[in-house]
Amino acid sequence: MSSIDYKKELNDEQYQVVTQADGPCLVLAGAGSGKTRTIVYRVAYLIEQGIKSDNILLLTFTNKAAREMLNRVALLLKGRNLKGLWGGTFHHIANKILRKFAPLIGYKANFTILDEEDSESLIKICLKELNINTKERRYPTPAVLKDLISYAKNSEKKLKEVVEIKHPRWLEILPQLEKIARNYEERKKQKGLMDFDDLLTNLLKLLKTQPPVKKVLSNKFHYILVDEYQDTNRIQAEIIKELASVHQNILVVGDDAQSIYSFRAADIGNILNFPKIFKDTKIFHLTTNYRSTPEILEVANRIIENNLKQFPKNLVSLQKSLVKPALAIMSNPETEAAFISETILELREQRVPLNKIAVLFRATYHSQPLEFELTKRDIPYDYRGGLRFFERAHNKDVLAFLKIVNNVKDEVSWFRLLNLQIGIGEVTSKNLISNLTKANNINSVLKQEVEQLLSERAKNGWRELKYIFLKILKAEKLLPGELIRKIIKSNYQNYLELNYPNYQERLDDLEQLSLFADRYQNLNSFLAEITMQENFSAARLRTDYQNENHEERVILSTIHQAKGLEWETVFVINLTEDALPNPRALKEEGGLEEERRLFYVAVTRAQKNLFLTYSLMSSFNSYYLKTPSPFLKEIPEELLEEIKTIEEDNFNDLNGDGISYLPEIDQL
DNA sequence: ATACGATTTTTTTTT
DNA sequence: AAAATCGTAT
Repeated sequence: MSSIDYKKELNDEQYQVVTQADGPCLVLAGAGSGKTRTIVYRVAYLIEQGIKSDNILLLTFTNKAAREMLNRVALLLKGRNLKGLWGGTFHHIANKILRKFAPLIGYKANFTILDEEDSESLIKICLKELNINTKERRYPTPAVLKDLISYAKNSEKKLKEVVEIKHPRWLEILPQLEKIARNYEERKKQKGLMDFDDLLTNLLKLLKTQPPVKKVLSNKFHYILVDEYQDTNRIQAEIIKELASVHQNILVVGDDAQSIYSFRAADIGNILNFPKIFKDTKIFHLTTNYRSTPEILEVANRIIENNLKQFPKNLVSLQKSLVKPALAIMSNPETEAAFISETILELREQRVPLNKIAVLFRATYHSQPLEFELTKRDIPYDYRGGLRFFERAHNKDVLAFLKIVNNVKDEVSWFRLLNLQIGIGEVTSKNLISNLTKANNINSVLKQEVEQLLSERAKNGWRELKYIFLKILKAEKLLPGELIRKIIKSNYQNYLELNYPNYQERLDDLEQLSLFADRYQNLNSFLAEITMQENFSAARLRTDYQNENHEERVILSTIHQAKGLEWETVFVINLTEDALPNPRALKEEGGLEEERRLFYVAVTRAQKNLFLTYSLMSSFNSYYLKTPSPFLKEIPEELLEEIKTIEEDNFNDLNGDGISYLPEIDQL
């Protein structure tokens, strides 16, 4: 008995995909064309057709997207059991498979996943190990090194090529860079560490070198669906190809106009060449836009038509006409923030729920002035950009303890914790680590007599650290939540108190972290999850937690994170030449077009109201006027409603702080 | 030689 | 806010 009326609930284009997409299929779906809806209905359809849920694999770009889709499928199927349906990011799926089969490619199943910061820190250790003097002359930072190595891996290019493209100035030290890359690879293998890229490459390796594993998995997945295909890289495409090799039911959905991850080696060629790789590919188009008003869509269309490298497309809106998008030019970031806050309050008066309003920006730090303003006015907001600039260290410290308990060889975590101690610096840490990571578990490390290797001043630090470990290991079972609480109670607390003025807040954070950890019975899986949780931060957990009363909040988000989402009202802020396009991105090949796609993504998030804003002065240097983003000039004037507030500024001096639009005398 | 600590610089986007 | 830098202390 089919409970869903597919014909009625979908348009023709969508209906075709949902009911006809057997075999290799490519769906080119414009912004707001019901891409997610189509995938969700397709999954439901398959299950109604009798496909078992554990024969379906749904790959998404973020964990959030996966959760949302699975929820919607469950809702459609009225709670039919979806257990066994694999839905998640590539990294997630890779982790899941590798936990089982890692031993076949020379890893233990308890391998530790390195996040970005951990990877950089391991590269720092490599630099020390290879005795490279990074101070003699300007040397690429660990972040740059990490970037180069990572890009090479994801694009399957030689390091040399990548250096040529991205940072030709470092070509003269290429042999050294290659040495660092090799050392980095070796260390990871030795110490049971995988960075995000390794999750992908090792999964591919597993599939290519272990035929029995490939057989099991490719037999298992009768149907594979991939969302956001335009943002996959070559490794991911190959993984899909392997997994689909038996049943060949592979459905990929994407939009080349929304490809915004080339910095991570996303390869638009995956979409373009899909029909060549899979014989007899069926191609579908979703061209009806359900999301935005014609006024907004017109602006979006005019923006994207400036890109030369694209499938020409013109989305047609089904919404009724409303108002023109607004362009608001403010004098400085504070007034820009004030304007946005005012407008948000007005919208609230008009009964627009706060969670239907979003503010989008290019880079995380662009939101700061607005955050001040929102806080001042008690407008609740939810930050989707990841709180990467603060409140991170203490979480990572605590997790480092757990990671070592889980994998003693995790030298990155050792490095972190040892350096925390007074009297122990980089050199002592590095020397000590080569001893510590020889052991097989934490208990034998603590029995080791390492003290005599240490200088007087280093001894104390080591004892402190040892004491914490001894204390937390008294736990009967190594439950993550329990361990965290033990660490909080140990002298780590004193360390926090000594080093951070806001230590109470940080303690609260850790409290939340421990509560979150209580959902996991297994240390290993907790650590893997938390590392791959996009934008993990305790502050984020806290807002989720506080938000159990479902208070409505304005959404603040980077444009990247906003991908796939939509809101009634959208503000795209800080639209100046030095912010969007991002000057650094412009240096990359095809950078300008990618930045333009980013703007396109931002604009197409809006359903009814779109505000484009920027300010003429920066807050700290009022001498120069900023130039508006070149993308704004690409929009014909008559399509926008201009709100100018420079001379007779309604928002002038709103807070009584005496904000002046004139340069300070002493700066002239 | 190593560690510390005050000062300066930087902040693209994410799993 | 955190990382990098540089002079000073151990």
